[in-house]
Amino acid sequence: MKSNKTTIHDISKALNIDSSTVSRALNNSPRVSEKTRKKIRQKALELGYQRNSLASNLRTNKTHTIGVIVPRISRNFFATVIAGIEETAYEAGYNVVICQSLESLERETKFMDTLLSNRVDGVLISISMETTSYEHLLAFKQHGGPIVFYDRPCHIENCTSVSIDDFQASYNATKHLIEQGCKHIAHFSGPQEIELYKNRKKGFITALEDHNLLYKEAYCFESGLSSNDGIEIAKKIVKLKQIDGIYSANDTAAISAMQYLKSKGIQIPNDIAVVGFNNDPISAVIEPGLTTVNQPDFEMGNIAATELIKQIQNKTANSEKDSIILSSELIVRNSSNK
Amino acid sequence: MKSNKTTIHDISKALNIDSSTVSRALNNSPRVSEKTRKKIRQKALELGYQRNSLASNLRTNKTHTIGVIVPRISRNFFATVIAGIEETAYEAGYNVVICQSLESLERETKFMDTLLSNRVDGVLISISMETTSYEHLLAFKQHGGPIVFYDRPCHIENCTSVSIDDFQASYNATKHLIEQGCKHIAHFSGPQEIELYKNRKKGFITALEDHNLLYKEAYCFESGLSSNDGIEIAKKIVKLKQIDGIYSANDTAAISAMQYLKSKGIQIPNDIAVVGFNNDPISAVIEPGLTTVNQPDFEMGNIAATELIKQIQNKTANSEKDSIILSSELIVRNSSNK
DNA sequence: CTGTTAGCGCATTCAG
DNA sequence: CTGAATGCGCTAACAG
Repeated sequence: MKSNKTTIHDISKALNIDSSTVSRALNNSPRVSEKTRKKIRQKALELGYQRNSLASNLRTNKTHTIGVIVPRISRNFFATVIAGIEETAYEAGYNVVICQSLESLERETKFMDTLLSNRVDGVLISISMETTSYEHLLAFKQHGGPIVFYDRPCHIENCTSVSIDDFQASYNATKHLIEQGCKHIAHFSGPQEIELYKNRKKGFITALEDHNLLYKEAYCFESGLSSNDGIEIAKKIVKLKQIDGIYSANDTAAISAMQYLKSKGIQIPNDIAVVGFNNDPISAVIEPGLTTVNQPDFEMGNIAATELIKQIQNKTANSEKDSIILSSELIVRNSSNK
Repeated sequence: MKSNKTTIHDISKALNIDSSTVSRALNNSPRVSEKTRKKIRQKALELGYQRNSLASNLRTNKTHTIGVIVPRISRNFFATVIAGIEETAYEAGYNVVICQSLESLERETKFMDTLLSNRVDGVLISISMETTSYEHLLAFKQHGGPIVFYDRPCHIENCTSVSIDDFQASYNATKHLIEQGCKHIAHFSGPQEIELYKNRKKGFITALEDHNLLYKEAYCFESGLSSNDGIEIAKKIVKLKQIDGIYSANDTAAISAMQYLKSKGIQIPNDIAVVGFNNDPISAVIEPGLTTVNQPDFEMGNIAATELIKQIQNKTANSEKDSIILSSELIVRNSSNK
């Protein structure tokens, strides 16, 4: 029940070997003979020694830990990104601590603060929807270590953002609908405070223009990410008469919209083509044949973590690249629609 | 770009006040005058002081951090439990670090080890499917701190488990089907190495017996938790002719089973009643009318965290209760089936 | 290859 | 109420 308290000194005394040698042995320093190393490891095991990382980290001023701030782990996209982050961090010998901002700037700030005071080596963050000022980030950058943004880019000096080419993905999705013959396409859009949704909207509009189609404000539905937001959209969209296509750039709201429609027994007519952003198993269930824009989620985690670790290890601490842009894949399935 | 390095000594020098007083002031010790406290806090802000938690934790041998080991954060049930854990931890002033075992004993062991060496104050864990030996847990318990199990109980001396009364929940679900007039009920079951699935099966069988119905092995499908497992079940279940009810105790596999059936255009006949364990939005989408057994997920997180924190703070470190059992709610909706 | 010495940043005795 | 002294456990010079 008592705390362990077996320290390197205990095993130092037991063996009549200096504690510094013990430390070296336990860290596999080449500067200790194989024989004494073995003796030491043996004794350590015997005494149930457990390294105190706090002390070690304090001394070396490194923690081999990276902090991850994520809006919400329950969103499938983020859960998968985190899986990707963990994979590469684990391989590189880094621990990962995950913090959920729940889209709150207050929580985000608090977490950055405790990450800083816990001396994590760097931070991966997808900023919250409320985040418009960046002091907490700058503070970490200045006193802490590198920051890499993922999914939601943020333009801070010497920080790189890993994100998806949302403009292009949106453009392609819209183009696909147009090529299917759609002329009146409704658009599910997300909160325009988030750059990514802005870019998706631009891609949509540009594709229309490039194909000489009119963009109509009335066909564009901006909403938040909650399920209620989706339901509101659903109510509006069923009233539109002329549409022959739907392009959803707001996966979360779209899902609850479809959920709502389904619960009311309303089906999207077969002659309406639908393309949706999608990394969620739910939409695959609702419409197995749906054409989707698949985001490189796991890969994004890998890449963001790799970049951060590179910056941690290059003492320069200056990011070479301002941003890394990934592209999404448009997956055309045997749609149950057109 | 340089590390911060503002320490209590820096502000001590700047103010000509001893560092011990600075430390006290920053920790809101009552033993320092309001006046000097203010001066110190002011200076701290001015110099951009950031407490070094590593040093502080090393000194006090407490980290105010609890480790959470979870099989997989992307499973909705666990994501919600974690949300519950975070809520109460946050309120009690504890940080949370989340580790995914991915159902691997090796990973679980490694995480317990780093949690131990990072001196977290306690651990909340849902053991992996592979976990049959408990040395890594006992080691933490002995040298580290209290452990509380959630969802997947584990009987280790002086550890409490927070879990759901799966037997009763299963019993009620089955009873509900029987009361609807079902006589031939198929059963989706999970891996019997996990105690919880064993209990669910027992509940199912006992309910049948209590109502003088025969339990048939051929109607019981045990499977793992992967989506392939679900698909295998789906293939088998469509071949059964006589069934008039389905009770699914394995939500994950059941979801992919339904997904698979749906993609093949196969519908579960309307005269078959279905009850499923459910904390997943997907099943709500597939069958909005489904009668479900709803597990107290968020609440479980609250309760487990509360219990752990209590044990951390009671130096006794002996758990009073061996287990805390929560009950699930059977939610009967206007089923599209019976 | 090993020992000596010193100190990371902080909190806590114990004196005043 | 404040200051002086000590050490948490470990690592990193620097000598030998």
